[in-house]
Amino acid sequence: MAQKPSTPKGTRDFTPAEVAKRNYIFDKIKSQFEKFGFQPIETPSFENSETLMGKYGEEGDRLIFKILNSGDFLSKANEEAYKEKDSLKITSSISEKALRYDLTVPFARYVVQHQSEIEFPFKRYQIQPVWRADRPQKGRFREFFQCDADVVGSESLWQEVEFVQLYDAVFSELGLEGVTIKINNRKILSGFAEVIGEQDRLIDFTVALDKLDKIGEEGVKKEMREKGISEVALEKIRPIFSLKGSFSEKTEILSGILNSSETGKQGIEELKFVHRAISELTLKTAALELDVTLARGLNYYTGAIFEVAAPENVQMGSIGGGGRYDDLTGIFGLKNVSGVGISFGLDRIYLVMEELRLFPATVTQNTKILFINFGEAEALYALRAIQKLRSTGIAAELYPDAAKMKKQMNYANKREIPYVVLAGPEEVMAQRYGLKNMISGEQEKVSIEDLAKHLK
RNA sequence: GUGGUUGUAGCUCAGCUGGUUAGAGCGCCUGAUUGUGGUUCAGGAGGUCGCCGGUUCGAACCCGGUCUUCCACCCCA
Repeated sequence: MAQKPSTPKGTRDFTPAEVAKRNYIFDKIKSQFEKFGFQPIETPSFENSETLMGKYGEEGDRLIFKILNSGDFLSKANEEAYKEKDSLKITSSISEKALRYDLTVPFARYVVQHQSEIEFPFKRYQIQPVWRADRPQKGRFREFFQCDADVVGSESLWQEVEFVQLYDAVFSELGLEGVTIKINNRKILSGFAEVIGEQDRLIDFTVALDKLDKIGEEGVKKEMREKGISEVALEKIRPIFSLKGSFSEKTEILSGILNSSETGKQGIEELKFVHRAISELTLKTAALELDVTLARGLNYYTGAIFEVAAPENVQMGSIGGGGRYDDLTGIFGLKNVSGVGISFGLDRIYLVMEELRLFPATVTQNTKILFINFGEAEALYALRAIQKLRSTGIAAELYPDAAKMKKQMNYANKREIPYVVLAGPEEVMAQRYGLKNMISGEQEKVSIEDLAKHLK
């Protein structure tokens, strides 16, 4: 063999067994989405660059895969940028399309574009791959699937409540117990910034705060100081670094810190509302936890922020996230449409389930019975039975070549096909099929009618 | 994007301070067994040592670049 071929960095092939497991997860998510009243849409894998660029911050722009224009793109390139070797500047003149980076922004585009056909509130789900030009590492790929459910056109907090239930429903269905649904509210974060008089540094502030569990209180404070946040300000919000206790106890403390901020108080009320409803309705296997350090995610969240953490004994980043964005469609010209949504990270859920061995043994669909090929006449005789078995819903197949018995048996064995039929001249004569159980090794001769019965 | 790490047979890996024809286990193929797999035994095939260049009498081994793997940062599902 010449140079061994390979997939591009950060992408993967999926074997039959992997596809079966992935479909298992997809099916569970999909069925819950539909039970909650969401309808599927799909959008193109690539969008016009201007739809995507600038929506995810500077960092996001860098991670968007750009598609080179067709034809003689260089002759139309920005001359000045080309001479200066300014990659950033030249991009817009040689690339007009880009691979989608997430499902939320294309969805916003979809809503604005189809606004006259949509009944609001619009509940849609979307399960498609997205691409990011990131450096791969564990649980991080350059091509991965997102499973999104969003509602647009309603400001009701009952949606937030339902999304918490939806997370709980999906993970319970998957047998993935003990996940933590972390919730926070952008208004609380804004409240913090307001109280310390650093509204302008909200992003810097939240990005630093988000790292609390990773770099600790001192690390966060250090980063905040470097960003220009004063010592007095840090002292004012000190309690949030060691926020402990129940949901109610936490909101109690927050009320104390945020009593001078209207926005902050509103955030607390919203959290309390969701928490009260969930306490009343109860969750199956997940836990709802208030986490004020939760700030990551796209800077368009305006209300609730969600993130789902894998069970504690697994080392994995978040396996889901979401939140409310009051003005997402605003960037495409449609004002006053509030949306809220959540996302499931299929690839990471897969890794977690694999690690915890949560896939049922039955996910892999396999051929139930293989007919040994003895030659032309016998093959035809076998296909008669195969036809019949298939019509009753049994996956059956004929080995395509009249190869040596050993080779054919070996094939059945390797593929873990549980039954083999040996029907040579003798069986054809007697109008019987030699049915062999590959696990027990037992063998018997049965009629075509009895074949199916034996496989049940 | 920054710093580090990895690459030898289909797979998992040995390969001494640079020194003849680069090894093992598993897998694969053939036969023992021309109508019976998973066990056993005998034999066999399979490698531009990631790629390009440099140093050297001589490179899998040293140096540079590049691609890939994994990790940390950034960011994120």
